[in-house]
Amino acid sequence: MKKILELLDEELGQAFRAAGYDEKYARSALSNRPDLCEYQCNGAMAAAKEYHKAPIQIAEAVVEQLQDSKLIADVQAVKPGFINLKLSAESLSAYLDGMRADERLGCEKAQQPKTIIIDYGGPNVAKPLHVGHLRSAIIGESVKRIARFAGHTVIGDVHLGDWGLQMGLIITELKERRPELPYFDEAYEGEYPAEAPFTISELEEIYPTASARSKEDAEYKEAAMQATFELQHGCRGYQALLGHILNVSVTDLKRNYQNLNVEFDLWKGESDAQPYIPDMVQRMRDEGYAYLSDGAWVVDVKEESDTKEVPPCMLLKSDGASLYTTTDLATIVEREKDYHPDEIIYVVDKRQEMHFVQVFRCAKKCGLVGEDTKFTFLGFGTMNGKDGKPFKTREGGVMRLEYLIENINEEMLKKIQQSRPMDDAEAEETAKIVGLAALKYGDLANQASKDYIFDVDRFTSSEGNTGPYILYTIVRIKSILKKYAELGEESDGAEIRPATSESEKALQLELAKLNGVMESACEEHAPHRVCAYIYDLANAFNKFYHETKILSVEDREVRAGYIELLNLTKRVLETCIDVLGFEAPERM
RNA sequence: GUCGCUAUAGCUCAGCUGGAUAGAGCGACCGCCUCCUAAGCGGUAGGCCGGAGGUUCAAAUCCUCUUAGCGACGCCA
Repeated sequence: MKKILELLDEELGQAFRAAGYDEKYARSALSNRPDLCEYQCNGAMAAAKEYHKAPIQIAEAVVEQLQDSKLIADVQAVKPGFINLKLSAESLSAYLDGMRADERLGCEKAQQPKTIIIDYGGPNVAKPLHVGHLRSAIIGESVKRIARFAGHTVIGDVHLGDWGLQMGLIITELKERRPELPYFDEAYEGEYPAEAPFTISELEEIYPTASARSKEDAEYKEAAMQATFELQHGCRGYQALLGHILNVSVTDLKRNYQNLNVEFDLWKGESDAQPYIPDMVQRMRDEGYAYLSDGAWVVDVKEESDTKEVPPCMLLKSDGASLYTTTDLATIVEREKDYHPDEIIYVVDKRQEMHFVQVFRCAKKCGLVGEDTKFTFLGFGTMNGKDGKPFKTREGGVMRLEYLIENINEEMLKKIQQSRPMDDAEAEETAKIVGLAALKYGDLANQASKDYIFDVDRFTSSEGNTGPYILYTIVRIKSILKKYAELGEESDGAEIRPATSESEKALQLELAKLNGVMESACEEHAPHRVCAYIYDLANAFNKFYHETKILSVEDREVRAGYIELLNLTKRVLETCIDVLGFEAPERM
């Protein structure tokens, strides 16, 4: 369906032409003075210069042409040269009926569907998820769902950190503890056990122990680096161990991400890109892109227009080892081969921007992808505590994600128990659903690129721009719809009626904005736009609810029309929270 | 040092391609449940949009300078 703004632009365009002015000035926008009008056009003021006329004259001439419009009920030329517009109640309700009949609620699919890979999550194997992983998961998941809703083919890749020294550390520590295992026997030629020689909790203990020890014990660190080298150069036993570490760790990660309602299509890691490195580097050398600098192989990625120093992109360290630039480049090679994506979006900490600038330029320069492949760096800011400094536990450490979620769920449970009688099982289930919404909404409502302050009390509150407030609104609607069903009436054939009150009109206007909001949220990769929208929508609904007797209105037809309005509101809200990555309970 | 990001009400944040009196929420104060979920709704108070110039009919928004905070700047990821 066309957006309301597009319909208005068409009418305005005709009017501008009919009045003798260029239709390029006929651009409408949402009103920023809702007390005066619903939509506005400022084109008359811009046109004044070209036509050497007072803006108000132009505005009045255009307004004259719009008198017979079916779409516009009220149009006025005001002061300097504003054209103030109000939609007719009939065309608005008809528009909503159009939305209702469409399973996509009036949101058109992208004309040119793209294949997009989203790289997000980025957990390290063998390390539990902590709060630092939260934003990437939440934002990435929502960006993925928004793009998918728009009709693109979107592939989410968790991109595990499963390569490098951390692996060597684990292997070394394990070797100290269990030297008898076959993985450490170079002469061993048989099959390695299918079962991992450790559990996830052991693994989570082994890594920090090894890491701490390597900082004090130089010999130990040397051994770990040696193990890393051997792993990367084909040691069978170590590679079998890596397989075990991955299995155990990924199982646990999947459970954690599932609790966050985050799903990846691909569970690829840095190690998967390794096979592509030698050829890639060789080609860059052969084709003259890479050269030796201080013993390391690098590719220049400076550009004329740079206002600052962009260091060369390093492919291989002077000791010949690869580093994260190498892995990211090789991953691009792999993705290009497997999916030939139109776009790759990286949802990572914004501090990594320089690194990705280098990677993107290098990939383009060396022809790893075509000219038209788009790389998008979606950097997010830091999650801070109430003191404005990076979020820490009370003891000053990094908080595990599981504990953070537990905190929120406990807080939610308290609120549920003091507000409504509910048996324990349902209360806990509800607390989980609402808690997740509180957490995600609290994050997504902010612009991703900015730092934000994490505040459990505020996020779990149902007052203001919060997840629980949105869910409460949905639950309220569900409750009314349930009561209506109990009356035994049918609203199936009913249409949404032209609004008869201000709050009803306001609600209808909000509903009609959905397609525009979804489109800009997708283009800008901006979940916070969806949040801002549903907050406005929830406000509009709650106001309408308070001023309107829905079930007890006398006229049965009117009642049925209201019910259909509620059904639509519910669908719009549910569609939006679905792309944000959470859901609503039945009761709360 | 160079470059980048941020700066809007006491606090947390919006403000789409410049547009009419800069918006929400929290907190403060005052109201509203014999009626569909009061986890709600309404109202009052609170701002030199960090500062100074400029462009424009019109600037929180664009340009220049400046202050403060944060961040990035080749062998970590």
